[in-house]
Amino acid sequence: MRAVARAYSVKDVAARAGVSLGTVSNVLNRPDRVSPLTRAKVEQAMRDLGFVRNESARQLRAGRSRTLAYVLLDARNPFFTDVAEGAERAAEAAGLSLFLCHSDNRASREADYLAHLVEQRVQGILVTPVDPHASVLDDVRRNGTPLVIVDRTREDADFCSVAVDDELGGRLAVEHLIEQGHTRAAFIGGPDTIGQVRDRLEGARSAWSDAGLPDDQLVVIPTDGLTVVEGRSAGERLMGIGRRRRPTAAFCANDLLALGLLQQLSTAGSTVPGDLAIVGYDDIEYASAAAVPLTSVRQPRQELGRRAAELVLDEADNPAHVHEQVIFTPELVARRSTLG
Amino acid sequence: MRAVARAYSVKDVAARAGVSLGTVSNVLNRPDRVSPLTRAKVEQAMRDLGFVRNESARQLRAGRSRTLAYVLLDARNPFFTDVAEGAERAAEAAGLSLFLCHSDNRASREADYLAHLVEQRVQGILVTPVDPHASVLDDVRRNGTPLVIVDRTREDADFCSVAVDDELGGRLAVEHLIEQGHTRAAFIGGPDTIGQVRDRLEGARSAWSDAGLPDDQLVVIPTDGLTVVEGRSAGERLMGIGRRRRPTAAFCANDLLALGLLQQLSTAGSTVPGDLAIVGYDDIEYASAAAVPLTSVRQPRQELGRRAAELVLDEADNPAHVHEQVIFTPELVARRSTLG
DNA sequence: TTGTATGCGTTATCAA
DNA sequence: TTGATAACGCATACAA
Repeated sequence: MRAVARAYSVKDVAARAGVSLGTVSNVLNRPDRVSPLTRAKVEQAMRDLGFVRNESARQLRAGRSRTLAYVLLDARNPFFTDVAEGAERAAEAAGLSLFLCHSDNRASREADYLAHLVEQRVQGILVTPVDPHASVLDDVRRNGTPLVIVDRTREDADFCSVAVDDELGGRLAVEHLIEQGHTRAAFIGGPDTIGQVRDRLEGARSAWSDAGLPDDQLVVIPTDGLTVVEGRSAGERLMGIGRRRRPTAAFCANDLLALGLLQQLSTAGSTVPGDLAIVGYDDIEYASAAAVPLTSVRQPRQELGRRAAELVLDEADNPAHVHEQVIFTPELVARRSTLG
Repeated sequence: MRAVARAYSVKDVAARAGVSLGTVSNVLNRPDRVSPLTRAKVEQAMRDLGFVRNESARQLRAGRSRTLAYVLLDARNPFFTDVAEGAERAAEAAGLSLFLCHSDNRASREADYLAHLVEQRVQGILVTPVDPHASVLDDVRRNGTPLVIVDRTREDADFCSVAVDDELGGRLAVEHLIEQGHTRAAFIGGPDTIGQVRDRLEGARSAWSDAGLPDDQLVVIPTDGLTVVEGRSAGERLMGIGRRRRPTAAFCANDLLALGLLQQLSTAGSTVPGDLAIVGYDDIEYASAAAVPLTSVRQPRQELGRRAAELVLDEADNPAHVHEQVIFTPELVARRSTLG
């Protein structure tokens, strides 16, 4: 096995091919300017040596890199991986690579990644930040690296951002339940430190009162997180309410909660949507694959990633770039969990 | 807003602080050799300018980078994200960053990423390859970039690899079912182009015959993939078997299949484990959160990633490095789906 | 068509 | 303690 020697450079290739360094570079970058014969010699030498361009040197020379990065909150959440997939495709189309960085919801790790990416002079950064107002984001901007905020927004317009209208999503969910004839409903979700949760509840409430239904008939069942386990626990509390006063429908702040709720009901022998209609949020793969297929609010996830990548590239390439706050529209997908 | 100007360099800092470029470098790399006064001046200049080291230049100079990468098959699969988490922690401990690259099970995208990473001269690559025998892996090696194969193995010993003993996993699952008194069982999984599926079945079969049970009492129900939907379809076929001949237990090649199977049974009014005991594989988060908590075979996922990162770093740093094939031992987690 | 020389930003060596 | 200079590998402008 060969020792871990220094990799070969254009200089080595030139020496082996018996030409100058500049000619090798021409073969790489403007092959038409090189005679077929010398080109063949050079290409042979490259193969012999297993030559690979040194991207650091190229980048140093060029002043910019050929990579994008997406710093995401939670790699286990299908929402973010779908966003990443959309960004990946846009990057691929632009001839760039996309690296994923998993902050795992930790501000310090997010900061480490951002610092490293800025030092790398990546062409652009997409980030779903732990806190959209944290100064680390401004630091990135100050250092001249294009940055787009994904799935969060900021009041100021210092950054491009792409997000989904969560208030509208909440509205759609509740309007659907009202259409189905429900007049007592529950909102299940929390903690309300999460902006998305607040917005969805807000939308739910305004749809509710717009329909002329009394506020106290939309009860809020708070949870400590957006997980299956929390959903089950919320289900126990919900079904603990006396039948007369109990909601006939529930809108969950995400699908994991809805799946937990569904499990809890089926374990307890209740039926969906007979005893309780359920709407989730996110339309994750498991939503349609659930025992009772779940009505859910779908966000254009890949689209979100694609658009974010396009914006960051525009910021990188276009001197006349203007920051944009893109808001996508969610969509209700009705399935058996609300349709009898 | 400032124009997207060229970022500041040590030279700019030196000019602003009124010292030489070498002194700025000393402040960065050997601050003790600089007098407190000049150091303060230089640091002030850095702050004023918002100076950020250029990693490309450092790397060009140093000949090596400060990043690792993990090229993974499927970012949506919690197995891989847990492996990534383990690798991430090991990288963090070594002061490196870990970038995730999602090949999405496509050989061409995997090849693109590998090529890019080699050009970047990353310090090491972890990869769960589409095909562990593909020559792209050998190309990486030939170019001198340390590479460790994760969750796959190769017969030759040209690479380090970390994997889990899937044959043992299959054995553990079936031994558990036998202990519970089952004498008719099904193996659900496929396609058998996937090495893991073959190995798990192999282990299941040898445990079965070691127990003196007749081969034809372990039926194989093939699937086209390892998804919830496939699991439901397998469930229909399984329950279509006449009650006298029908298996009383099923071992699924992964948890998603098992969850689909579970759903199908509960929809059809059958009980678990009464009508059918179920063992899954992977022990994903949803396994314990299922309506009937799922018995499953757990793999030390984070451990896998941690060890892979350590191996790749050893290969990068240690001239006396010897390739290692690490095989981890899986573990059965018994829950209600098999325990009556 | 090919070769030579320069600079990208950093670090390190050596001289002052 | 500080400064001048060379080198990392590549791409390009320019000369031959």
